[in-house]
Amino acid sequence: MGKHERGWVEATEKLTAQLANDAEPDGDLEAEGRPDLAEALADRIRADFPDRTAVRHAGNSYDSLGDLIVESDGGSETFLEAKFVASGGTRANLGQDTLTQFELFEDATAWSDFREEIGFPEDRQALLQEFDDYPDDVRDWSYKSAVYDRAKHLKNVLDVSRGQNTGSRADEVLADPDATETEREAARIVNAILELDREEKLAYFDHLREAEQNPRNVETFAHLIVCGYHTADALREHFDTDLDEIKRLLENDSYRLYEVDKNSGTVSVENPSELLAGFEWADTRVEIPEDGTSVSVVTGPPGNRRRVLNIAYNWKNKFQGIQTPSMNVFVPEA
DNA sequence: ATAATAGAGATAGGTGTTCC
DNA sequence: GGAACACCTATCTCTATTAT
Repeated sequence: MGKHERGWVEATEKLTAQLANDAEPDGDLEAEGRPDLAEALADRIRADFPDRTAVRHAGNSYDSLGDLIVESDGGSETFLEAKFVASGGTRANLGQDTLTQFELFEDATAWSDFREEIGFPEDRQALLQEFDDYPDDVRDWSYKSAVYDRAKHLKNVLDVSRGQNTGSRADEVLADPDATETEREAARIVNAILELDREEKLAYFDHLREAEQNPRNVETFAHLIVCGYHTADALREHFDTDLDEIKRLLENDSYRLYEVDKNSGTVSVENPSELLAGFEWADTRVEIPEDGTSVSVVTGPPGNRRRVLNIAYNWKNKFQGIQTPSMNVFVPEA
């Protein structure tokens, strides 16, 4: 979540606490936040915690897990992570080098560095240069965007429609007897880059497979993702110190994920400990397939191995191998 | 059909560069 | 030396494709 979003989110969280406490809402917070969402969330918290004695804002997220803390009779506390979402799905989109940055692998090369080392950019450029009919305004090779401009043009030649898989479209063109030679050339180059990218990913996975893993970091990463920390910033805030605390909260059943739909105000609740029910946290590691472009975090002894996360290596924008390398993280449904 | 996953588009905000 | 601009990355969001 960008910085300019954090303001209204935090204001809405604080407002939620005030409303749930039946306190007079602060006017500044009402102006800065989304009172409608705060109202919806506060209503749900009141209903879910009839025995509450107070709800407080967790304050500085460096100090505490969760955004809101519900206090109940006897001093017990439930930590709520509140997320304001525009559409469903507990999915994280992370930077391309996240797994090495957070040292799930030790002494492994980052994906971005690995591509440089094996000469991926040069191979890709050579393929793009096989097409010699680019418009005059494509930028020269001193710019990274030189690649984007040319890839974009190839997609234009192929007439790829919005959202359409570029590789499928290239195959259509090659199968079309009426396609021009220019179109065929564009399709061949696109397919060659897609293949190059796949090879590059498989080679990187070979590299990762050789690397030592840090089981505690793998476990921390998995827990943070499942508990709703989905941005690099959020992961960083909690990575070093909070695994034991998270596990304790999950064991005590005192952690919840509240999702508020920004459009409808609908609130849904997830209990991460249910999602992880029956998991034995032993031999936690990243499993890397021989073919395929995503890895999994698995845990548990043989006979009770469970998949905690799926992590796909992919590129957004244009097509695979061109722009915005990234990692999509999925929490498989329990 | 529906769920899961892969692929794609948009954009905020940071950083570097240019120009006055 | 700072405004204006160009560029880039990370991430939010959405859609198409594939698996069940």
